[in-house]
Amino acid sequence: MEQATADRARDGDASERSAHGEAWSALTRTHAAIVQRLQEMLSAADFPPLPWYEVLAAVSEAPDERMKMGDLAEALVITRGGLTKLVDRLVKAGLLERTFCETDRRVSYATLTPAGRDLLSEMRPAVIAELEIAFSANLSVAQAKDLRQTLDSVRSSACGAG
Amino acid sequence: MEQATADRARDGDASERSAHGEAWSALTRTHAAIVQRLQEMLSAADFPPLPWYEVLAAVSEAPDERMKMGDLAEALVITRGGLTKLVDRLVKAGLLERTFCETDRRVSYATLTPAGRDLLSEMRPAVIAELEIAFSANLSVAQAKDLRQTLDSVRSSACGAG
DNA sequence: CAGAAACACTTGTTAATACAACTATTGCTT
DNA sequence: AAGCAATAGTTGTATTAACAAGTGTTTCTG
Repeated sequence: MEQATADRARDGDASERSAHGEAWSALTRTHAAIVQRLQEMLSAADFPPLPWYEVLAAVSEAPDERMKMGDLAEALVITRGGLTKLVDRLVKAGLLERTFCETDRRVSYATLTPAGRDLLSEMRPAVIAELEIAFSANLSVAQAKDLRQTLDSVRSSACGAG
Repeated sequence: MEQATADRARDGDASERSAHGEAWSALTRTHAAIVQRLQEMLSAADFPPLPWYEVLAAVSEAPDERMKMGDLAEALVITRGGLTKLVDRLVKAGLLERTFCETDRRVSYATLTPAGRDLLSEMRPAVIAELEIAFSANLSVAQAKDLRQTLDSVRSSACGAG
């Protein structure tokens, strides 16, 4: 399947490159542009960096505002080792605390502290506003939902078996 | 402007969270999933890491297979300082060489070497195949073009003025 | 109920990245 | 033309992340 496009894509023909390659290129650039925009906004507002927000947001949406380290690493798509040190920094800042599981002493939870909850409630509107600006300028709600669905279907095939 | 959507987004209503927030979440996760997949493939095939491919691919598409450092940094959405050291590594590996501009002695070009061109021609099919797998499984060519168009419109509003 | 295998997380080392200061060249202003 | 701001790239420092090995816990197996 897609033999024709694959053949056409093999040589460096930039004029009619594979539609999927074009989509990937647009995906990376758009992602980078929005990340950059968010980081600039957070830095200008004297907020912690974007990864901190992502951690806080993920934990806050979990039951009891706590999340297993492994699940959190998977949700953020980063390594476990990286998450350990990222959470270390958030704990040192008083935004998270580590709690432990009674039934399985291997697991540790990253749990939101009141300070973390407060900070998140300050950051969230700023982040959401920035996203609304970036998205809603050229995208209707229906288009955004369609985009989300399309991306999720791509992710499912990228994550699972090839 | 955008008062209604901003108001709706301000409180952290998770049940009917902003469609744009959902789209952003899907965008980050899909991007991360595909990057991870590509990196695993490259590592397994004993190829250089993904940033090297992105540099080679960008330079190869430029006229005369060379690109100004500043333009290259902008295309890859990384800092100038970071690009300097990234190109250093590629030069040391013999894949790029630095050439200079006659008319403006400030600018330096990253120029593809024959070895870089050869390596790129080996890597490109592998990367494209991986992308085809990830995308074409659940996406028609028409859908991919639509996705690209949607992402580009988002990027234009994210990059330009808010 | 030992002992090995699997699991969840942490730590230690190494490489990559960002950020800010620096050098060199060009263009603008008067 | 002299001086100053702007531009293009590099370098130096410190933060961040990745990869692999290590620790403690649980589960499976004979």
